[in-house]
Amino acid sequence: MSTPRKHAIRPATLEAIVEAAIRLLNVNAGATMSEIAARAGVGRATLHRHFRTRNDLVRAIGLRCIEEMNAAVRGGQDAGKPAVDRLRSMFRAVIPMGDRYSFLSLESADDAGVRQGYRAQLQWVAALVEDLKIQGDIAADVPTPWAVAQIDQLVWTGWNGIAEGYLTPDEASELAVGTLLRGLHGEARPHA
Amino acid sequence: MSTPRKHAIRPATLEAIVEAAIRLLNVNAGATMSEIAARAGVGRATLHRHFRTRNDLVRAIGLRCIEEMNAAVRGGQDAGKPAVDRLRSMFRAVIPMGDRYSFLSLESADDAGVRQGYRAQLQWVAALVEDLKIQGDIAADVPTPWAVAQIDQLVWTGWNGIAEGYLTPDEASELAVGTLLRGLHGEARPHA
DNA sequence: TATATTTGATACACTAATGTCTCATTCCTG
DNA sequence: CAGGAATGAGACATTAGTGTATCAAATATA
Repeated sequence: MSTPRKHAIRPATLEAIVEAAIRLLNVNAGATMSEIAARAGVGRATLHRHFRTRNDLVRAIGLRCIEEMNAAVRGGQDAGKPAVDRLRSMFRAVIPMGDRYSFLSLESADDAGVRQGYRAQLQWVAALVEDLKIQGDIAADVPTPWAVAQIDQLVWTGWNGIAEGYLTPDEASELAVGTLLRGLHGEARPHA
Repeated sequence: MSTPRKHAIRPATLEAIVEAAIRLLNVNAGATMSEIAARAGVGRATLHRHFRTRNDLVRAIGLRCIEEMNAAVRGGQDAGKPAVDRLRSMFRAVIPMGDRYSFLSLESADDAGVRQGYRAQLQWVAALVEDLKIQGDIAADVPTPWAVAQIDQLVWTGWNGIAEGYLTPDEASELAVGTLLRGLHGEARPHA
């Protein structure tokens, strides 16, 4: 649908377009086809050749990011490990890529496919939260949507800390886990 | 600057425009002058009469929201009370109005005045965080920007919980305080 | 009620962005 | 190295939004 019939695409061209689009759309959700083309070092006509409309492009990028995020999250997961470890490795995988995903919750949310993919992600997190509750890492009376939202936000906060230079990726992940489960008060360490 | 000379404005008209703009811009940062006018029940020409350009309007709305937020935050504050109480009353004041402020961190951030006002807010929160550290409510080794970001996010998460119907304003504030200081693990309650 | 002034509606010029098309050039592939 | 295909550059029509101007109607104020 988004890929016209006649023209094939050169891998390098596609890669350049996708990367440029991800970078730009995350910074400026209203980025222009001209801007994206320029950033990709590609003619504007080439964009339209492979993504007929701007919406097609945004949708394709959104789906790609979801997929990427999916792979990152599920990649380092060992179902046998305790829920806390799974939480930690999820943070480790996703936080450093925060600048590629932040736009998922913004503009592209008006596309059905992307929205569905994003919801699937949130449900995956919700399942993790349930496991954390079973293990006693999260109190049973905490609303699951609250915990999910909190985790979602911590990813962004973590990436932001890295981007601003006051955290390393490892520190960010540790801080995220600690903040989620134990808060910012220092002394209570149920898992120490 | 943003208020042309010749025409005065009727209070009701101004109020309608401001409210419509706040509502729309928070939902869709790219809302159109026509959309805002329609929502305000006002002619598009009237918008341009009092806010020469769209940027003027967005800036005015941004500044107004900052001011509103300022008033809400500082209103219920008693400098004599402990830092935790000040944190709580801040949440109580700001969370229910989350849907009016969310756009401050988005589009209007490209205006110098709004950006400055927003930074001032964050610095106010930073000062509160320092107090919380002194009182031992937040561990001294937690980076202040991390705590500030966390508080900022909790406002949004709290409002979201209210909007989605699984929290009352009071529950949201309590949950925010608890999550910030003690995390989601149930048993460790340093302040209980 | 009479007057002044804001407002609404409409028309207009202008701009920026989208999407289509063509053609010369460049790049792969055989 | 030749043929075929993708690309870059540019022209073009179209659309949507902005900002200006005008004038009749509604509204406030005296």
